[in-house]
Amino acid sequence: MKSMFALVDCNNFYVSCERVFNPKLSDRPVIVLSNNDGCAVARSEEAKAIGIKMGAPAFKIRHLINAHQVAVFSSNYALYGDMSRRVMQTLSRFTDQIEIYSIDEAFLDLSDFPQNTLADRGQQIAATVEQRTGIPVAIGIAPTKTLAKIASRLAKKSTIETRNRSRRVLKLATTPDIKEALKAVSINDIWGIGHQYAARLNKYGITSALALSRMDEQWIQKIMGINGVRVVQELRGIPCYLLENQPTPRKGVTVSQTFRTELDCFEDLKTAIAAYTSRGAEKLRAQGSAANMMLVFAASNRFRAHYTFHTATAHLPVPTNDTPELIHYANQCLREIHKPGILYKKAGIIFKDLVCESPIQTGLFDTRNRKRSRHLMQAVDTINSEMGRGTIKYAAAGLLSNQKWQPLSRQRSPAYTTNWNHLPMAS
DNA sequence: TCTGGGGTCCTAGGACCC
DNA sequence: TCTGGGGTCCTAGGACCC
Repeated sequence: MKSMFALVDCNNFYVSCERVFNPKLSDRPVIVLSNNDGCAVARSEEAKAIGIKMGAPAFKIRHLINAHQVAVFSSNYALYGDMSRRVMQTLSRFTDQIEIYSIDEAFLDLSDFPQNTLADRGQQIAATVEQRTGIPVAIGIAPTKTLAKIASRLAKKSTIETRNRSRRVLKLATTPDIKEALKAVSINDIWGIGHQYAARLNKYGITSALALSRMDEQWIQKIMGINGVRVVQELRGIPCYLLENQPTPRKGVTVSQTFRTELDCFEDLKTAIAAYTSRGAEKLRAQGSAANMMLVFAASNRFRAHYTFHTATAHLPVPTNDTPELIHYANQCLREIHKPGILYKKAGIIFKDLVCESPIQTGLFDTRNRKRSRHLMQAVDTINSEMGRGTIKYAAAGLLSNQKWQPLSRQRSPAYTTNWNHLPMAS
């Protein structure tokens, strides 16, 4: 049986989410900014056309925004997460062989569907998603995940160029079709090849996906390691990556943030770290994990001279997801790395070496009442999930909102789908 | 003390992804 | 003035052991 994967990719996902609830935005250039209103992380086609690049800092494109009346949004993850769930649910109606790859992409394994029906099936999937969620998608269908990625990219491109929505599905199954596609795709646009490898390969005169697919595997192994060999094989139609439809537990949990302003006060930094630790501990409990190790880092502004970045780690005596205990170790780490006089711009925490939270393993000299603290954490989590995040928090994490370290979010759209108070009004 | 191969485990850094 | 956040995997090198 020949393998066949589909990649379903939402178009300009965050922008499309904003447009679903605000039809006036259609045909207008729209962008969504990263945290802290820093960079453009999603752009409508109109915004791309006027030259706004992915990741462009907001302050550098201010002139474009003003000149073209670009609609600008802060990111609204409550909305995007919820819309993503709806898209994925819709896809699951077609097959249970689905891998949710990211917030806006999913792979489907279509190997069991009859070959000659795949293109039609793709059209049906795209139409259904758009009808039920309002989100437009492009779909690539091919024998490997890497080729399916390429197919979806080409489908998107040709939909835009021809303004023909039936082009949103592209199937690459025959050798000539695949060869034709690889000729048209630059090496920079291949899944697994970033700008470092692209530059290295360019030096050897390899610029197209077709050229890469013809390279000697041993040579590629030397240049790019085992992952490079896999890319080449996938381009040749030999699957190296299978569908992963069992969600694998996270191996680490990170919470980090760039501050609104630079911090020189230890107490501010300590409050921020406590807030991140608390958020991270919530994430651990939500996935049923406990950490063996935590890492705290703090850094100055990386765009200024004398950049500093320091980390400290704590090996926890017993795996834990208990907020006050973790805050205690976070403080210890922070004291190790904090240097007076440095203007801090970013900090964060990482939990590593995660294990399943139960049963609780107790150390010989462990004096904490872990049963009691687990009940307390459960109560806090329940209240926060019913009443809204942050209803109960640790005083160490700061009770005031709008502190110096909290991020900016000037133009967030309402949480249309997850908060009754933000329901759109018909008028 | 020197000789040598081979194995494991850990960590840091580099590359990639969205 | 203003430049995101959260992941994964691989590899090289060091420490240690037999």
